[in-house]
Amino acid sequence: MQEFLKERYEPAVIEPAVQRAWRERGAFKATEDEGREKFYCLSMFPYPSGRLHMGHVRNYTIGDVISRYQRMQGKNVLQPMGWDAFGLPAENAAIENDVPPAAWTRSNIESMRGQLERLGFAYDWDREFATCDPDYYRWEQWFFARLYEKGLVYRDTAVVNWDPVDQTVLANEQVIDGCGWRSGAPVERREIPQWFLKITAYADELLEGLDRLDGWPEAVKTMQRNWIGRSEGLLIRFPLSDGSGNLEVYTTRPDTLLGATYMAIAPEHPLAVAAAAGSKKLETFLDSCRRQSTSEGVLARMEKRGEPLGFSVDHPLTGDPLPVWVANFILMAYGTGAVMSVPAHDQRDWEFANEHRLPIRQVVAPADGPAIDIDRGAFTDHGVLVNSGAFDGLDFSSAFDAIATALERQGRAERRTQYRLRDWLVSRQRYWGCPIPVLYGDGGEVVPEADEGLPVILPEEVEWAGVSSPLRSMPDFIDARMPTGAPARRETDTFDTFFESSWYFSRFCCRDNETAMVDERVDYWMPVDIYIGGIEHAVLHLLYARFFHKAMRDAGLVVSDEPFTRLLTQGMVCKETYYRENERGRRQYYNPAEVEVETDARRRVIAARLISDGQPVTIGPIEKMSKSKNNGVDPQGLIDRYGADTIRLYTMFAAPPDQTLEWSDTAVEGAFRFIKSLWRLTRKHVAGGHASAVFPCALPEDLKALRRHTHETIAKVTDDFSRRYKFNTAIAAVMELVNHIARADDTSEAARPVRQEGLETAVLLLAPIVPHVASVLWQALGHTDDIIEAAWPRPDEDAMVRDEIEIVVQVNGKKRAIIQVPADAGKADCEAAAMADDNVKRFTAEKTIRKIIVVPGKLVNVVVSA
RNA sequence: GCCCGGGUGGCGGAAUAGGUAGACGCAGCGGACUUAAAAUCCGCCGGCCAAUGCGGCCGUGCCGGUUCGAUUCCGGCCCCGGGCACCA
Repeated sequence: MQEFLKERYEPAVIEPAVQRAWRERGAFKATEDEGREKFYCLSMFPYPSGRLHMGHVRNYTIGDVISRYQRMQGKNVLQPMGWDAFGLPAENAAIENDVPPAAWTRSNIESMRGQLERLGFAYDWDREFATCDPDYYRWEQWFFARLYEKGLVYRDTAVVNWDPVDQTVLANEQVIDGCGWRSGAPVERREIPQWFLKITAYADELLEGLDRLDGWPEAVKTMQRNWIGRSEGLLIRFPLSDGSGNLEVYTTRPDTLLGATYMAIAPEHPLAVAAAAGSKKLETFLDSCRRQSTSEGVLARMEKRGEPLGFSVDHPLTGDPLPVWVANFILMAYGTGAVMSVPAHDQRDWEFANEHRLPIRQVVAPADGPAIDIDRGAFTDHGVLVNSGAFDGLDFSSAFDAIATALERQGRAERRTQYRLRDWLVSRQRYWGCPIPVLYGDGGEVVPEADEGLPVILPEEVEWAGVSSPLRSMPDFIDARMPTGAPARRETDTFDTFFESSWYFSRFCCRDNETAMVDERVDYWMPVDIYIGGIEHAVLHLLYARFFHKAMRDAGLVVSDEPFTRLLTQGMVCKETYYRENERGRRQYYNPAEVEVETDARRRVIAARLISDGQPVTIGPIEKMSKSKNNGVDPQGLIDRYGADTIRLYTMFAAPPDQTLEWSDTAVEGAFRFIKSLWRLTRKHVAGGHASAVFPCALPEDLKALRRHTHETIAKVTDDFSRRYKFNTAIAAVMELVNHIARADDTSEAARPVRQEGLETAVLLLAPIVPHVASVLWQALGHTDDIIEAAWPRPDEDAMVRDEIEIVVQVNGKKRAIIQVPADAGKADCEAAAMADDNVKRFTAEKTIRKIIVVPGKLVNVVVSA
């Protein structure tokens, strides 16, 4: 490899050569070995969109750095890679370019695999698979049947976005301002039968399990806790005033029951539908609700509207009639689809009541402090009851209890634990997904496909006549037989793609097994030691994967309770957006590469225009790089120009991994310069011939300082890699060391071994980040082994000993001096040295010293008063 | 709207357990080398005052609090980003 140490650093030459050597040796093939400590490092697998984007580069570089570091620590490392290959974009490509989704996807995989290889990631490619491989998805079909047997699968209706023109179901993403993205037609809500997985059966375990996930970021655990949303409340039945039945509501605030002044129910609630039958006005209102979005974010921001239904319920304690309203913001999918409205103590109810002149009745007052003015807004805190008759004076929990007990005695209520979490709707009315293995008999029987019938293979040769799934018009696929031999119709819906991504990490452990979903190898590798991926997956994917893993455990397939021991949520890679708006308000986004910006004298951006036509474009917000905002930066150009190591170094240096990274390609140049200077420095050093070992005792002070710096850098970088996961500061520390070596212009014989040690250290510490150049430099420094087999360096405590340290002296908290004291100086010595400083004397003269705070090794603060 | 996160020089960021704000790098400016360019090397680089190098005042989104001391902790607000169940 030393022949590569030419005068010029040429990544285009050395990187492919180093990669070839790794490939020929099978350097990253992982094998189960009970005698060695394993480390399973996993990055979220990509959707094969066609080209790698910066988010991928960042994600996979982080994973690769951790993998290579753990390998140098002596662990048996598994780092696999695969493809989350089903999904909507392939269908869009099929419609737009007349390419079958399968062919489009597989060709994308080919090119993206090439890009990943070019970046030098240490994957065990023998374990690669795509989720669209029947070898893979057959096992989730098989597992679906197991879940069905256990009663964890059921069929129910659910609302979808229906495009009346294209006659197809739309994803939320395909609904723009309430209209279909292709047809432009107003989207309708439509209820259709669909398949669900009972994730709510695991709600408690999913919630409690979070307490033991010490390696997960608090933010993610909090988001999951809130998403699961366990609450203790009361299910109350309000009798309809006409005696025809009850209206059921769930509340977490039974203490406010006496403040309920009206009821609100969802537009799909059977009582609302029934009431509308005789009323044109209600009919129109429900109709307008049918054109509402299915997305919660959209619903929560829309105008709150409602109509009285013309009937009432009786208050279970006072007997007062409470009018029942239908409101567009009540969701049928939450609880019972009905709420008791307490405008005095719920802000949304308060606003609704004011809008519609409904009574507001305060029943809770602050326990202490001033009275509140209910005309200015709802009082939503817990407090003591007022205006509640026998319950007056009770605090939240006593009132909860007393009111619950009173209603329970009447048989009007039950205490209930409820979750915000809803069951997982896994049906998708799409073609490019895993077929749901279910058969429908002529007599209405519904059965899962028998194991012998698996896999139910998705036909890959398809004609795209319209925009809806071609499976619906394929008799060869649809026509089937029940296990009894009777004719049957096959389900044409496919699984949500989160289904595939919920267990792929287990399959990586044993992907060649043709007779079982997983085998004993899964228990060697699992759980994943560190899982790296975007923060945008904090809830959905990571919650589904946890659920699926527990379901697999309960089916006896795996032993671990949780799939991911440690989670590193990578921040998004963001970039400014540029767009123009057409007459219809539709935005056309332009890639930043097609745009040039104008800056003022202070280099602030003031305007932007499209290069092709010179006309201005609107500068949008800085957002996550995405296809829809067309603000992606193609990494390929940078790889071609600077090589993989520079891109890897830059992405790791630009920000800590969990922080948003605002991409700027000018700074890449600096990373390239650093590698070049390390290259030159090593060449210059190596030209002087072989270096002998370091003799620590005989060193002059400046060389001792360089050695100390070398070992302090080892300690710092090791801590950054293993505990802090902060690669940017690790790189900065190595840069400082390299700068120190370069500036220590000592040509003496004693300096050579110290410099050798410093350079070897820098190269070893950088090896996980810039493995190609590190590999070449390592051999140039006289090693015959490959650096990927080298051991991570250990700091030498003796080399790090300091005789003197700097401490700060403050007067009244303001820095007034920096002084040198012996490393072992006691409080009194520090104090004396501080008071002897001229500037400190200046600020303490003629003042009264009230106290002196000494933090050993850090600072002295002299507190004085005039 | 709800849940989560973030806000520090012209820019990316550092300050790890409440103890020197601005490490490291980018951009910029000045200089060296060169016929020239590139590359490389050296110096400066938050604002203001002082200008003889010492040094001083202000400064971490805004307002307030706790503390000898707050970018860090607490309360309130503003702005930006992510998620909200059919994008992945």
